[in-house]
Amino acid sequence: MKSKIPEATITRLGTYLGFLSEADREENVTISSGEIAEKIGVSPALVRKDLAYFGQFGTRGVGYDVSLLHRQILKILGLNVDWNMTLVGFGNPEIALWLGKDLKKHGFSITSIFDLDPEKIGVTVNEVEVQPINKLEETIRQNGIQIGMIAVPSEVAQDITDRLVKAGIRAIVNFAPILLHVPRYVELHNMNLALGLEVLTFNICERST
Amino acid sequence: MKSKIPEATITRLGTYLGFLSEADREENVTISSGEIAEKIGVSPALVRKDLAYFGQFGTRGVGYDVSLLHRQILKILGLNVDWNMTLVGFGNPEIALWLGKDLKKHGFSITSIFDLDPEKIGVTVNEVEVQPINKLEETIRQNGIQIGMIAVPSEVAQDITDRLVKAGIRAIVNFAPILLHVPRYVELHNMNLALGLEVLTFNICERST
DNA sequence: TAGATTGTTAATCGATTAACAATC
DNA sequence: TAGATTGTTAATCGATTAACAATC
Repeated sequence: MKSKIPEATITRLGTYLGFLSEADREENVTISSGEIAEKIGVSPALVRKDLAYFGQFGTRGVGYDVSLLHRQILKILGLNVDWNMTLVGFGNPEIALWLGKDLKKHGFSITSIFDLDPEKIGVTVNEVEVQPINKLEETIRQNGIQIGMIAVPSEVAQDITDRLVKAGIRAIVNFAPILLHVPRYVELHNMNLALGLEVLTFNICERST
Repeated sequence: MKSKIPEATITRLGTYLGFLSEADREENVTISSGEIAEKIGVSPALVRKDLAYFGQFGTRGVGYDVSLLHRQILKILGLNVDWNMTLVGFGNPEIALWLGKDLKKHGFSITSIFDLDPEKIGVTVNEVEVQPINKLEETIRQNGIQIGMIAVPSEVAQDITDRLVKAGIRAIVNFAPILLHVPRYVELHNMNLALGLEVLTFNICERST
């Protein structure tokens, strides 16, 4: 039984990664927890603690090997392999295209796209053909797809979510502007802008008073 | 000196809000902390605690008035007023359009758009004309805009961020796939998909072992 | 009144920080 | 060796939960 790793640690690992790939490009050889901490805005002890959950990556008196640590964190986060995703909802082809390009750079590929509108079926983007929604389960199962993106109208978003979950998807990225309900074993990531702005507006108001 | 409110509380308030507007539409009159808690997946005590930071909104033995609580939370989060936003980067007009529509429903308006490309200047979307980037500071100051969205290429994203900060912006939504550095008094919200997927992939890997 | 549910305090749990021995 | 920095333990801090008096 391994000790539980805080989700905050995983999120931070992701930000360390961003900084490390920068440092890696600049050909820095080693880096200390203090340097990482300063850039990210956390304490050095926290950086060391976060890393310590996964092993001993550094050298006392020296620091961490940038390139090695970079690769280690990629591996920890499961980003050293390619991930196939499915996109449900092709209402805005431009967005799908933009999304695909952005994701590709980080090792994620949209390998299937579905839509409810018969008019959209057969359209091809980045060599992926839009399929009718009734092929959803079959495609997910056959290709072992683990991450699904939901970009359908709010009214049908929960329905589609349920179908994805039943078909065995492990994580869902939700672009629809509503709260989705998923079983505990399915990861949900909300990508709706409006639903994230309340922290900003609250803090703006708070600091003005 | 008021007691510090955890950021997690603010985030949850946002999710309560989603559920409350649903319940409000379904014409429920009252709702208990237990009902909210169950839907959201937290403990009833936590719901009450979150609300208690801001006052006493409920009635013992009865619960909370759905419509009243709904309005109260909107007000707490600063969502009872309209917010003007600026968008820097018009690389993908379709996305700007989609974004604008989505935001409008929640009381956010994109009232100015900027781009570095001379070809884009003058194009109009939703009655907003794309302006040259050198008008950035002037427009922000004159209109007292507090939230900026960054959708420029990564290479110039930090530059634009610095300009927005200097011009007095209070919060930044970052669509560029890099980590931005902002002073502590500026709120940063990352809307980059790839930078958020590591929590999903980590958990998928974790649970498979 | 009896049952229900809030608001709040005290107890628990978990995450961050401080400190330092280990060691390059 | 002396200086630097990790890995890790113990102390602190903060957030969540349990419990219950107040009260509708």
